[in-house]
Amino acid sequence: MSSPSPLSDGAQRILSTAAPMFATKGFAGVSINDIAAGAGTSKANVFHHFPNKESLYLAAIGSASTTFRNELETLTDSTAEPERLRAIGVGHLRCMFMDPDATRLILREVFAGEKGHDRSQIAEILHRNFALLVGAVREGQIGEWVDKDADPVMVVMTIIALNTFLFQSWNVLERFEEFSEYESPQQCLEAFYRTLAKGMVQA
Amino acid sequence: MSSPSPLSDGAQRILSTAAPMFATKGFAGVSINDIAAGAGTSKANVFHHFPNKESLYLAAIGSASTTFRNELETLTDSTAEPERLRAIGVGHLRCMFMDPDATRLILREVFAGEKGHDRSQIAEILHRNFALLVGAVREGQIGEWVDKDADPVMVVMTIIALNTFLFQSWNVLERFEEFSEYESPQQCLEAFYRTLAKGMVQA
DNA sequence: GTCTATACTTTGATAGAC
DNA sequence: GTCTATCAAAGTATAGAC
Repeated sequence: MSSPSPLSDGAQRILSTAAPMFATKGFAGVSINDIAAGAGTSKANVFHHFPNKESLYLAAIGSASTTFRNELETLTDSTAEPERLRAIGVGHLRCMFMDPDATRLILREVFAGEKGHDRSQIAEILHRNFALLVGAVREGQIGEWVDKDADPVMVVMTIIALNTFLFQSWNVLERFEEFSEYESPQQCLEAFYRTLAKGMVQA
Repeated sequence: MSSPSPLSDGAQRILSTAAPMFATKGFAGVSINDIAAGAGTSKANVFHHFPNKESLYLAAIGSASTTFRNELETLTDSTAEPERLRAIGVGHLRCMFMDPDATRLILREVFAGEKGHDRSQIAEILHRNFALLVGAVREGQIGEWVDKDADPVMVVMTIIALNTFLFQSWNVLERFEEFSEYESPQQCLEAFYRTLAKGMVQA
């Protein structure tokens, strides 16, 4: 979307080093020094490949976006089956954990970010993924594995909200006694879909 | 929990200034200079009241925790009613938006934070709130406004996950065409509970 | 409790040799 | 493409007067 230039070898190594750092410590939390040291090069060389710190950060965001989208797209075409809603939710969570740094970088920006810029750009990227899932759920209503009266938008929102929450908060949830029976966020998600299938609200 | 000293007047003003700054820009994103300027005082005075930057940050976290907990406790005692589950969810979201900076500070730490410290402390605080809601939902199963077969833990997790997601991501969601009909996260949440009541999965 | 002044460190960024 | 050397600015923190 931004730069058609395929990025040189050294630049790619710097970017790969910077991305997880930005993901965990944020823009202001990482110095060019840290990045250069991590990449085994010098500050000056970082500035040779990227005009300034912010453009390096944006490059990391962009890279994370395409990574995540590519992973998610493998999810759309799988065959129809019962329990398909559960499969979509589980697949989406798998995508998040497949490249945690990419996911963290995106979520960091969604949260409101320490940077004010480009809110619309990130909204556009996320919306493509969102629309993709909404389409799948709409098919589900035709295929009759999603309730006809349910709002597909709300269903997808629930899936993403839950996965995001599990991704972000599992390190806290796993300390709760109520979650001691679950070994992973994935196991916990399965328990969620069991309860969802039974219905939460008394009919 | 930390300091029994009631905090002097100037210290309180510094803390009140620092909290929203940390909430939006993170630990590394805010300088003592910014805080001093915002509080209308000098850098040196900040260091007079707090031994270093980190202890000021911790004080902000602690303050945010008690603020949020106090707000949430007003939610527990309300009378039984039908649609009580929805009322709890809506009330919880209201708590989050009542003091957004406090909420943001907590969520920032949950996320994994830029600081490695005190994960257990924040887990303990959050667990009190979590257990509070689980108890309420258990009562709901006796009162028959929650399905007898539903796992109360999963129900509460869903409530919190959705509210957290709405709080964090509304600034992005509101740009999606699918959400144009909702004026606020609260309105959107109502739509969620309508779909939840109907059931999402085809029986 | 609050200030001015200052010490010391780290940061983002540049210049120029190789 | 990569390095060393360097700069100006901003950062955390301290000393000492009021």
